[in-house]
Amino acid sequence: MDKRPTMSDVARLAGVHKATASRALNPATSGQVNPATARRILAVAKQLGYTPNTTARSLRTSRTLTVGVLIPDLTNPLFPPIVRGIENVLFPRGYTALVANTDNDAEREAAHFDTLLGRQVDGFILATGRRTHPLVQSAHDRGIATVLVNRGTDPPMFPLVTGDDTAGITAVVDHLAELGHRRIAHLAGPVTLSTGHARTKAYLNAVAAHGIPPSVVETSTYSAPAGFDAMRKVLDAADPLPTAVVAANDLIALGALRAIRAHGLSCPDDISLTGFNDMPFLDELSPPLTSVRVPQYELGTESARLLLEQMDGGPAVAKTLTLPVRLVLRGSTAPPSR
Amino acid sequence: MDKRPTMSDVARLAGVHKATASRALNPATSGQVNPATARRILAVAKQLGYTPNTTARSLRTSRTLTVGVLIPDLTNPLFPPIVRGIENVLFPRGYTALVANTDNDAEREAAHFDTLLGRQVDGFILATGRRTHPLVQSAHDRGIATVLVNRGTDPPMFPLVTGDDTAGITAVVDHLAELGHRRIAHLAGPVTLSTGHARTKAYLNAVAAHGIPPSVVETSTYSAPAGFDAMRKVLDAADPLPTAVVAANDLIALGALRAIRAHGLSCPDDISLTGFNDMPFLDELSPPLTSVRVPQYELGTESARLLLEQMDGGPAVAKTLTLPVRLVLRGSTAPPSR
DNA sequence: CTGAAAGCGCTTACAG
DNA sequence: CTGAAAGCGCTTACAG
Repeated sequence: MDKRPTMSDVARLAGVHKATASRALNPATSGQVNPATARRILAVAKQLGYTPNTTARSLRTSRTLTVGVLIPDLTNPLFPPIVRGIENVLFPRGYTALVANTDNDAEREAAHFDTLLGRQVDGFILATGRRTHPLVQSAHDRGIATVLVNRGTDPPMFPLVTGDDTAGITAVVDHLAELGHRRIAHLAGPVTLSTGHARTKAYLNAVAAHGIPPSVVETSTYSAPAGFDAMRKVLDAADPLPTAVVAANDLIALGALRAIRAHGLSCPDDISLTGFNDMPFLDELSPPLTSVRVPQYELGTESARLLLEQMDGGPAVAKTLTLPVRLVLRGSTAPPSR
Repeated sequence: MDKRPTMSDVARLAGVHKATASRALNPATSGQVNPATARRILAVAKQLGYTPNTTARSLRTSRTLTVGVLIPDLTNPLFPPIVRGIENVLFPRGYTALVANTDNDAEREAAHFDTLLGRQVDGFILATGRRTHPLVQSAHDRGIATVLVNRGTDPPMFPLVTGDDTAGITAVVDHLAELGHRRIAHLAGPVTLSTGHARTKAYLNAVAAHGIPPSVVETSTYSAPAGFDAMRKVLDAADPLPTAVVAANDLIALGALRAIRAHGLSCPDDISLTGFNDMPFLDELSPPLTSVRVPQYELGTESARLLLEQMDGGPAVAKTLTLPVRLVLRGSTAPPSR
């Protein structure tokens, strides 16, 4: 394990001062250097296998070209495409994304946040928003460039990039009403999350518009087990049973599907079911799940773009960028049989 | 955006030299400091909201406490649990994982590798192995602590943590043979990957042991579209058709399932089908897919542990840690009808 | 166009 | 137990 060559090594071998080597090696300043000298320096650098030490540069410039990305749960298929979108915009600009999983745990999240602060990240992209969120407040107090993706805070403090929750849920309810459903229940996401809140509100407005009585069961997390539990509550309590169920996301819908089967009922014959996000392979389910396609990758790219604006010195306006969603009809929704 | 407080600020306010502040703030050296003084320094640090600048520390200690993690495709459900396993072992030890997506693209991968080298990572965990892999060679030449996960190189140069490909495929073929299948095809993963290679070899040995003639179609990538194409080739060429198909992973199996349907056939009535990895929600497919469960999370934790050993000064022995797998029987496999 | 110098924020051997 | 000093590998205003 040889010691890695430094800029001084390159300079010495090229017979120049390290300041000159620095200028030659940095594309932004290489114009200041005599072309022949620059070429010689580049050649030596290549020969030595020199890579600039980003750590030293960061210390000097007080910019690390890193961005902290906090994700609640990477195994939720919603998030990997967002991460890729973020990375694909950030990387060509020289930034490295420091992705951390919080497991939906406030303590882990705070620990990661502090670590990333210590690592002097130039900005944050937070997918872990809760409507009231101490970390977002903290980032705001410190004046750190930040963008929220998917989940926002109330009141908004930073730019937010999100799918159109309201339009998506409204389209779902309209579709079910059109099929003839008059008893439509909602398995809500956690109301502590802006998405859970927004989708519930949209559901309430949409059923009201159709003169349908509301029926909401809140889940504890966006997960299949939570969906299973919530659906069981619906099946145990409701009389008569709903003929359609609007789940706040696909994972909840998958859990609900299991509960419906466990209860001896079938989808869509007894109960129509819808999800949200349109995660991969819903097509292959039995039945294929009607869902709302959210442009996940674009959620990532747009949030990265907004963060770049801020890191380039733009103001942190708490604007909301809402991306369009699309209802994807599949076999899990059908006219009611009762 | 106030300037963040430095150790000198803390020292000044506490009335000590910054060296003393440094000792007090570092748990490993705080024993060298008068307890009362240390307490005062800690209090000032807290009051100022001081967080040590990891960048500066790294420059001084020439350890960044970062690990580069190269993942071929984060949207392949195999990888997120691995990443979480890695993170959950590394984070408590003070390490931050720098996760990068390579999109199965050698150029992107090299670019990320160089960036991570520039960021002075203390080690690498590579899930992007190909059997011959310039980056792995490069890491080896530079003497950088490295562990391969899931995919190895030939010859081995670093520790590898992998699921038991051979046992998994053998169990699959044995199961199909037991059901009475005598025409069993294999949709192989890319042979440039150790997993594709190992699974194909296991398939060939297993069918030979049952006196079944081999039939292999190689896919270009571990993806559903590639599985679709490969299965189409089988359906177009083979006469008679196989009664069972062993796919090299779940995504390939999903693609194959689509091709089988598109061809007017049904699974498992006409063709039994198996996957590998046991990604989430295979239970909910129609039919539920028989697969081989790989302990993905443990693949991550074990590889992180092996990396920590190396970074703590242990040798980079090219040992292979093989984790046990388990055949999970579901509805996609049944006795042959013909 | 190039060099000499200062300094980013830490840590750590060396004195005392 | 504490301080003074050097130095990690860069960048950049300042001279020339």
